[in-house]
Amino acid sequence: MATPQPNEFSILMNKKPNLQQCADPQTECITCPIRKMALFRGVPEEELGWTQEFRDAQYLLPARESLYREGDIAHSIYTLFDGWVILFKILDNGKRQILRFVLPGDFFGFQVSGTGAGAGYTHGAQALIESTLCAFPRTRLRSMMEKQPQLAIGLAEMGMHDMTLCQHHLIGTGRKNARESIAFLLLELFYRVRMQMQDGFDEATNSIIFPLTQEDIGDAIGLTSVHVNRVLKEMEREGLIRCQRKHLTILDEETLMEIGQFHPGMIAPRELV
Amino acid sequence: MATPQPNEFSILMNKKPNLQQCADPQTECITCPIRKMALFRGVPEEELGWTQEFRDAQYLLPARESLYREGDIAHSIYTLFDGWVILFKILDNGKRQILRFVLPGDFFGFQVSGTGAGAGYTHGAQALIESTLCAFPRTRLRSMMEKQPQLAIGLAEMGMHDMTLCQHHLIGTGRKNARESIAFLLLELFYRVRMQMQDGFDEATNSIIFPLTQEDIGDAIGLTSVHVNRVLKEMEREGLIRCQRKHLTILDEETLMEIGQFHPGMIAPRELV
DNA sequence: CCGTTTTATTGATTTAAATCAACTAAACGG
DNA sequence: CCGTTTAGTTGATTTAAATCAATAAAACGG
Repeated sequence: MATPQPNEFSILMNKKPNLQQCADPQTECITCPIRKMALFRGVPEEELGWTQEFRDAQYLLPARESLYREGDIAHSIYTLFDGWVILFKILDNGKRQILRFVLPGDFFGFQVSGTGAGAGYTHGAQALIESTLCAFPRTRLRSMMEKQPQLAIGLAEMGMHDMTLCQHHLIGTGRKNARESIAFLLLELFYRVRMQMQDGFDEATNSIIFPLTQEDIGDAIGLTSVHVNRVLKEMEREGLIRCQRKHLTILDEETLMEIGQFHPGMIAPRELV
Repeated sequence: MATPQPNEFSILMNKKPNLQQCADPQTECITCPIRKMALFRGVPEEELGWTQEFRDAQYLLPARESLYREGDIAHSIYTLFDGWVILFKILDNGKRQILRFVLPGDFFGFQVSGTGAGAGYTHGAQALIESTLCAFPRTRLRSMMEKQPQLAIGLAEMGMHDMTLCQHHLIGTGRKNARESIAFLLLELFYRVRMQMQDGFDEATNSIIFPLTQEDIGDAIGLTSVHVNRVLKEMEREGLIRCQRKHLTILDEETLMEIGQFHPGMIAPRELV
């Protein structure tokens, strides 16, 4: 239940802490390698110059750094270009619920409360490892969608995919035990990293880069880090996984899938029709 | 953890059981009283004749009847015109997780697995009370959105709203105790019924029609009906609520909101920008 | 109206996971 | 490299909610 340390300065100034604008953005939208799975999937090649014009800036966010906090004025929406970001909410009792794991190509930051330019984010966003983000001005989203219906369709499709993941997390916390829930989460992240992070997956060892702490796992599925530890150790003893040094290896995929009631198809992104 | 009884006939025939097509639809889309909050909110008046042409049929679904089951081929997407529908998933262990409470004006049935015309629903849908539905052919959704970008924007906005509710349920099951979680759910449904169901709210008694069983409540937030009963009884003894005979009365709204950490603004539907 | 089924209620007991409490191992920052 | 912080590990104990069990009260369907 780690409470991210509030950065007093950044709150006072309503500025992003330690957020470096890339002087020389790593990619033009038109050649962006993650575009296929991102928001602009459906936007035709010849329109992408315009997309890039819409893009605000590309930022580099250091590991463990907060991108925004709940309540911050929502100037931007983001696509994660590279890295690993969590979206979360802190409750009155200090407990934290992780709402989403954002991987490269995912789109986030559009859930706000209030209306117009002063609307605030309903959740916080924080990098687990150093991350590169593409920011777009929130206020121009609507006009952009009106010009480019494919963008609105893409947004609806991504929303549907996020919804599917959220529902599976709900099923996990609501109706699965710790073992089942953890098995599902590990497999979900394993498959998503494999699909979305070019350098995150090592085929030789069947392992992924896995920057979550046991506390992060617990905050995602409603358990304490102590209990997460016990279950992970048990799974390691049984030869199902290995989870240490920020790497996750799946040793017995079949058994783990059975425990977690997981099938890759259930989390695959899909078209609306 | 009630398992809805499979209707053998309907499964074999892949037919909707007891679903009556209204010979004389109750409304033209152009005069539909719930249109303001539904999918076609943004569609200009002069385009609505065309919307209605897209509409497949209007159906009447009796209380407790299933509209579709997980895996059924997804021919239609729906707007609920009147009534109360739940979307749920049954796990391998027989437990049920309710994913969404659908109220008048809400749009559902677009979450499918697989692609193309053979795609199947990822969840089941069942009426809690007699419900009237507007059905639209799923396969024509994309072309319709391409012609009418407002529709895609509306869909993205509704998706965002559903996502907000789902995340709050996730927070409830993950990081709140039974009392907090139940308080939130009761208030959420109370406010939504008040906003979305013209005849569902009685101002004189501050009560709503509330067709959920205690098992439904439990299946929505990950508790057993026995424990839900104990918490509800305790809340009644404390004079916070009255929940009987399919009606819910909020007696001490302020205290209940504090317990549930609920504010009406957090579940209000909102525009994307 | 009456038998049947579903839903609600309450008590006794068990259990999965939380909490409390050390302690060890890794990662981090000069 | 070394002190400091953060993350992981393990055991003992408690607790919120599940399970088991038995009625009571409503709702339903002729």
